[in-house]
Parts: sequence; C-alpha cells; structure tokens
Amino acid sequence: MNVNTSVVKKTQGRKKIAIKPIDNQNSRHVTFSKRRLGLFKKASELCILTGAEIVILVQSLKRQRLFTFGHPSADAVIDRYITGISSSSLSSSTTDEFNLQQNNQYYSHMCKDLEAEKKKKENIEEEKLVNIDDNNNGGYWWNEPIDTKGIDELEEFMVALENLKKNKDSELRINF
Amino acid sequence: MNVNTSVVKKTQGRKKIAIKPIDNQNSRHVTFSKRRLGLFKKASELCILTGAEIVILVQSLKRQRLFTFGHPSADAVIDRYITGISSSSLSSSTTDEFNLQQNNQYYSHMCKDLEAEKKKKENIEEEKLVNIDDNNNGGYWWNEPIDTKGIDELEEFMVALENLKKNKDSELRINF
DNA sequence: TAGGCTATATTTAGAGA
DNA sequence: GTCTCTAAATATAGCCT
Repeated sequence: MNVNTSVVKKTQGRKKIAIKPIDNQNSRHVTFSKRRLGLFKKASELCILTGAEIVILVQSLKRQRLFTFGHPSADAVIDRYITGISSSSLSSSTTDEFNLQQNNQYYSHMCKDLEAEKKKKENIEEEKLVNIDDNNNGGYWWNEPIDTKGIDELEEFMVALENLKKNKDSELRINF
Repeated sequence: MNVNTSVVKKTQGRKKIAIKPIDNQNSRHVTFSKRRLGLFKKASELCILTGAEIVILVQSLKRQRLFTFGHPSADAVIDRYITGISSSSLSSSTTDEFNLQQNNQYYSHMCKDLEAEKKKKENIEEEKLVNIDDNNNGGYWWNEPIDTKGIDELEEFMVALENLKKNKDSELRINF
C-alpha cells in the first residue's frame, strides 16, 4: 500500500541542506553551476533595480575555471576599483567601447538573454560578443568559463587593463 | 463589512515587481541594501558549499559607496585574477595573513556572524577585523561601505595590492 | 554532463517602528 | 537611514531524462 499507489509526491521538493562543504563531487558541481547562475542573476537584478555597478569573479576549486560577471563590464568596474576613481553614474561610451574590445576575446553574453543563450550553448564557441540592450541599462554580460589553459589570455587581458589604468589620466579622463 | 473586520492580512506579503530601475529614491536604497546583503549571503554560501573563490565589488550609483565581498579575501582573488595565476585550491596561511593585514584598514565582518554583527552595528567603527572560522573554510569577510571620501584609502589599498602582485614572483611563490 | 521537474526552503516587497 | 514582520515570489535540492 505504498509502492506506487495514490497521491505519491513526484519529488521531495527542495530539501534543506546545511551550509557546509559538499563532499560528493558530482552534487558539488551541480550546485556550483546552479548557484553560480543564481548569483549572477541576483547580481543583474541588483544592477537593474538600483543602478549599481557590480563585478563578480568566481573561480571554481577543482577545474580552476574563472567566471566573471560585470556591469557595465567587469574590466570597467575593476579598473575603477584599481584606480580608486569613482567618476560616478553612467560610464561613457568611450570607456565602454574600450571595454568591449577588451572583452571581445571571451565568449560573452547579455544578462537578459541568459535563458535563451543557454539553449544554444553548443554554438557558444562561435559567438564572440552578444550585445543587446546597450542604451538603457548599459548591458550586462558574463564570460563563459576560462579554464587554466586560457590563463594566458586572461593575463593579457589584465595587462591591457593595467595599461588602461596607467593611461587613464591622459587618455580616459571622462568626467572626473 | 470590510474596514477592520475579520481576517485581515497583516501585510500584503512580498509583491511582485518588474526588474527595472526603481525610481523612488528611498525604495531603491532599501532594495539596494537588502539585495546587496542577500547577494553577499548567496556568495558566501556558494563559497562554503563548493569551495569556490569569489570576489564581488558593488558600487552604488548615487552615494558612490563601494562594497566588497571576498573569499578567501577580495585582494587575494583579485590578485590572482590580475596575475592570471590559478595556483589552485586552498590558499596558504601566508597569503591569508598578508590579506588580513591589507584588509585590516576596513571594517570587516565574518560571513557567519552577519546576523549577530548587524545588531551591534553601531559599534562598528570600533571593530577592525573579526575573524572566526579561519581553519576550515578560510574565512569570509566583507567591507563596510567606503564612501567617496575614503577613496584615498582604497587607492592605497590597491597600490599595496599591486605591489603584492609585482613581488609575487619572489615573495609569494607559494605553490605555483 | 547538462536540462527539466516539482515541492519546499529562502528571499524579499511593502509597511510599520 | 535601519530593523522587524508577514505573505507571496523566487531559488533550488534531489530526481529523472
């Protein structure tokens, strides 16, 4: 009277878990993926709702893959972080253009298109940068994972970023 | 038969909102605070659950206040990001020590103590760094807001961080 | 290995203190 | 500006495909 009779719940639903390291390799990976996505979604909502500028770097423990989220773009905000300049509100198109170039080497996606993008993820290698809503909110994006072998590119990226930083006084003095 | 009779709901409960810029200054601030906290909490959970290393920079639009979250510490991960080094898994205590020093100039809190800390937030100016669980998970922390006037300190911090980066080859070659 | 599917665990909007 | 309280909106753990 229990095997497969009456109203058997299809799933147990979400189970309560303790916030402690997940031992099982597989579940940990699943959780990592799901929650990383959730985190980025929350971040994008915070961006849109409050106009905040956010950067998130997430590095997986095992795979050493780096995921980033940024609005208006990770490098723009990090750059601002590094230089200590808070030139306020909206980033100029000049800066954004620069950033787009910088980020062009990664597979990038717009926040709002996450759901759609996920469905054609197989073709992701082909895409370089998808920019959709760049007038109002400024555009959100995040990188696809860059495994350890891609670190060289990352390093180049950061070198470029640092150069940007150093030249900011003369070249990127926007509204500060 | 409606004013204040029978079962009147105490609150409307959570209302559904559209993800678009909040016009009302006050609600936007409230939302910013609440969701920023929620974001950091999610991040800390992701850290603990999957052992990921995370950095989050959040800059408010109006006040230009900078909030950061980091595990094992923002500077450590950013540094790794900058140098492009992914020396894997657990950070050495040496690095952590360094980071603690670096972060010491900010009001820092441990993730797990957020709830408790909030209650004595008034005394926050007095505290410098609260480190609680530094053996297993490595320790999480986030900064209290640093307004525009504190940018100088931030700049100093980043300079120190960059120095760390430059000297890494000779000084901080841990396990890479 | 990643994508659906519920049923719950959590988060949080709105209002008050 | 912050903290609490509630009820409803979301996020997501464990399964299954």
